[in-house]
Amino acid sequence: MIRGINKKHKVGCLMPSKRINPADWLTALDESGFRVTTVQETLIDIFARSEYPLSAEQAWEIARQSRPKTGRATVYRMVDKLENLGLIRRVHGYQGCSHFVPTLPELMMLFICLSCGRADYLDSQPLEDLIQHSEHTSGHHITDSRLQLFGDCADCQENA
Amino acid sequence: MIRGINKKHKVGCLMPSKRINPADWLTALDESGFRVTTVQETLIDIFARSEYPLSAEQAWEIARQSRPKTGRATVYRMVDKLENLGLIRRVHGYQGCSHFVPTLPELMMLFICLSCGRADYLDSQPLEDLIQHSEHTSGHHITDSRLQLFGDCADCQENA
DNA sequence: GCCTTATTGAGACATGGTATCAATAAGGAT
DNA sequence: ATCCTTATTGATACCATGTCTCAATAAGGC
Repeated sequence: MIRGINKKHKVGCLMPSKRINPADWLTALDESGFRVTTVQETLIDIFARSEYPLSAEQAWEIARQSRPKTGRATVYRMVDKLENLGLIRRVHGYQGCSHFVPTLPELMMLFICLSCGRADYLDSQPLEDLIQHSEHTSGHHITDSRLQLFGDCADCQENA
Repeated sequence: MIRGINKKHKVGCLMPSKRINPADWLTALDESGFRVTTVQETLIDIFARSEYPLSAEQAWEIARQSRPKTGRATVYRMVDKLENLGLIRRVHGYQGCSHFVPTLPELMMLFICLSCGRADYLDSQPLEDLIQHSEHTSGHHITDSRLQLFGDCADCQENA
């Protein structure tokens, strides 16, 4: 379960919802040859608006509030599709590995606050440097990476 | 530096089994107040010797070869215990998130070869630097991290 | 060797995710 | 706008992975 999901916070200042446009996601689906349906709109909206990483199960629960007939399998299929299209990405961590956050256009490092549960996106230049360095010293060819940082976000430190 | 990459060998040069001593693991269990049992010895041996990340299910399968009556739940419990004691760590990645590798005493970065599946341990200084840098620029307090690198290992590149 | 109790094994159970298939609804063609 | 084709959906059965229960076993202190 997501920690802090029921806590009341001043503002969601970590999740970059402003930077995500659901309409762009629909365009992406359309351009990939998929039909644009109402379930998709519903789910895209849910993921794009959420302040917290969401699991498929949680997304289903939320979806049924506005669209009661939504099927469970459909949500799982949709989450899969969104992940494959790179629109959302899996959070590997303390809450298990089945929660997702929207992807930002640029490659970014994920930070998860262990106190309020929210995600933040950090500039990934340091990661790119690290990769290049490790490639050099190890001799391995690095084609992909997965980094997550955990701790107390600036807000939570302040309110502690 | 570990690596232990010996370019003359085609197999088994990545996992640092030499550096892991099953006896130490038993000592760790003992010192944590747990009883030392034969299942534990069996499983510790399996994890310490494996060249590849193993899931609980895989470890169970292997365990039954030498100890047919081994119970499934026992293996899951044991894997849990080993993870909690920090003796093995979870690999988050392409094979799902339920495989484990032995932990090395020092904090190290994991590299997984997408071609042969083996794990390698890289020096983690770059990661520590990255964390410090990100802490500074983000204002978050970072208490834990999770990094994994994927690609083609030196061996596989050579043999391609 | 005895006694206490942590650990085990077997199997029932829970959870998270997938496969099947008839019904529905996108969206191009008319 | 209406029809037609077929991707998508919803319901449900299913599977895989992991957990719980509880009687039987075996560590290890005495």
